[in-house]
Amino acid sequence: MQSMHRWSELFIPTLREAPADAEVASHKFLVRAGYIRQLAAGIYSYLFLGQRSFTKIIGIVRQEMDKVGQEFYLPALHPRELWEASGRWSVMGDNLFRLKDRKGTDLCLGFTEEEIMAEIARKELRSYKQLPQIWYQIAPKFRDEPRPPKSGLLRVRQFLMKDSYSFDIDPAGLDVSYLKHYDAYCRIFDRCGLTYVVVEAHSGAMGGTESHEFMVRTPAGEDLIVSCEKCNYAANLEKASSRLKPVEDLAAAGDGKPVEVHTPGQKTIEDVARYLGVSPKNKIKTLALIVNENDPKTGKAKPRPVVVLMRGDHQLNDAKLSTAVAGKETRPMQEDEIRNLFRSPAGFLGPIGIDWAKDLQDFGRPILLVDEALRNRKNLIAGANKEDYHLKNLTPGHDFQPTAYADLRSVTAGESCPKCGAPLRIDPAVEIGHIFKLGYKYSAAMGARVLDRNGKEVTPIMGSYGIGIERILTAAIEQSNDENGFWLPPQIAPFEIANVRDDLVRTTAEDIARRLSSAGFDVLLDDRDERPGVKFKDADLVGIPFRVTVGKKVTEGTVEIVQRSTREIHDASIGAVTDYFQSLLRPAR
RNA sequence: CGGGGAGUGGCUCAGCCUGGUAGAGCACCUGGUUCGGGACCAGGGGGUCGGAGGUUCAAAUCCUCUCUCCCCGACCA
Repeated sequence: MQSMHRWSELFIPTLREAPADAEVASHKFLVRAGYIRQLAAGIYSYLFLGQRSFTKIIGIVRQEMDKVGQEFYLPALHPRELWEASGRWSVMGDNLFRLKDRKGTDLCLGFTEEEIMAEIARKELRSYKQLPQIWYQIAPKFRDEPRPPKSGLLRVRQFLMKDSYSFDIDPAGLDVSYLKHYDAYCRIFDRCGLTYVVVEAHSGAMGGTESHEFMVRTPAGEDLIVSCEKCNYAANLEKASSRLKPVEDLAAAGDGKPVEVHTPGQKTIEDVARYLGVSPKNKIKTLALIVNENDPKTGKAKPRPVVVLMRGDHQLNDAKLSTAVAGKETRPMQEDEIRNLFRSPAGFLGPIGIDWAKDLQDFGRPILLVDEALRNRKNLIAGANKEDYHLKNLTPGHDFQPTAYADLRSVTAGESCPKCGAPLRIDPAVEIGHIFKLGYKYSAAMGARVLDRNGKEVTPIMGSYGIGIERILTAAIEQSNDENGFWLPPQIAPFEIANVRDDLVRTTAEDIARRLSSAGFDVLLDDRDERPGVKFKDADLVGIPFRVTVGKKVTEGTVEIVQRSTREIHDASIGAVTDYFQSLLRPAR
């Protein structure tokens, strides 16, 4: 793509002011620098500079992916049948963009492409000799998620994704394909100049086992990642665990049997703990939820109450809860539902006095999930399911029987690393890549089968792997900006060098730009008839990492080379400019 | 889905409360001066005030409905 472009002939609509609705740096600067324009909520047009940067990012992704897989290009328009086969037509709900053709046939826009890839595998793959396969594409994805689009390109409804899918004969093969992706992703993000963290991730509602996310720490991020100050432990908050300091249990009161205490008007954990003079750590937090299950008899969705017990000072983690109930959808109970089902006012809920053995009205049998942090605890305090009363002396396993113990709580900053015990930190981050051991879900659903070496029919095992193309650019901007604009790593910048020319020395600037471009650099020559101040401001704004200023010093045979990130100025003789960039940007290997 | 905010020229916004000929800065066009950090002077073009309906002699302004965009929440019982 090396070439010299003249700014005066290009469409680079820079703005002095950011749009009023932009909040994060990358959004403001992408618009101000003329990279993108909004078309509708979460839908953006990519203009010349933006598209040029994406082309470079995609080039890097493609180069590295070609080392491990084969590039396809799949349709964005999918027939309903394929999504019915995997069950995702209904599971995805409104997240899918759906449409009908003129005959009334249902279609949806590609969300990811497991179904399509698995369908190809079903039709074409016959033998273990054809495995492993890794197929990838770089194509638009469409999502209409409940969380509305925001933050410019960080969360949108149409975006570019590199998605790949692996097919292996057995889990050991999947491990290899997974590792290949892990390594390829590291190379891609390294080459894109990003500082990133690889974290263990929640494997999601779709089953599957191992999963890692590639995250870039930034306050603009919507995910929270937990990482150890000392060792290499890092995980998404949805998955992270920690070591807890032991808690001293209360001494049994009276004969040790559950006993009611009067707690008039004390509804919150804090209130009750203060009122009784104990720590919230000795109190049980009782949460009532509803999970929608399918009744095997009727085939209809049947709601089932789920009661969750946590240590009083702990927070329920939705993702962990979702795993604990096998990925089914949950929602908090309404106050009147609590009153109805448990005969208890909200605020005085507890595990005692609920009949765990039978259906509650139209709902199924209740489930009692207890967080691991309550295992082996004793003499705890919980609501008595009675207005203004709590119970003391409650010991899990003795006074009530959990349906199951599970890890349900969110880690908080400062807790101890599960590997080494050092303090954990929590940071917001943007997810730029995700790799996933899918298992057999899609290959089985689509009916893919191959013969193994014994002539036996087996279902190939799949992995799926995604990279958000736009997020690479936004993460890079979030990492490198100041009040005047941003600077990109040269590998993904629309141009590597901006050449600002003074009108008096027009020919010198043209000459330098021409020499740089024929040496293989992407050069943007600012030949506009503008005052120097305007050109400098624009050069600072638009993300180009280096600037050559041809000005007064030309009389001494010198030009300025400015590094945008540091503002460092280096005077170079006119003849040495090309060599300078050669050694800086194209060092011999 | 719930709550809040906002739609006035390409951009940022004022005007609305208290109805009476639609404004500013930036951007754009012409001419001139200027030229190393978003110049200055003079002249000029550009707006169905998101849309529909209503009240009124008269609506950007008041009322009703609607569309769009932004933010927060989807939780601690």
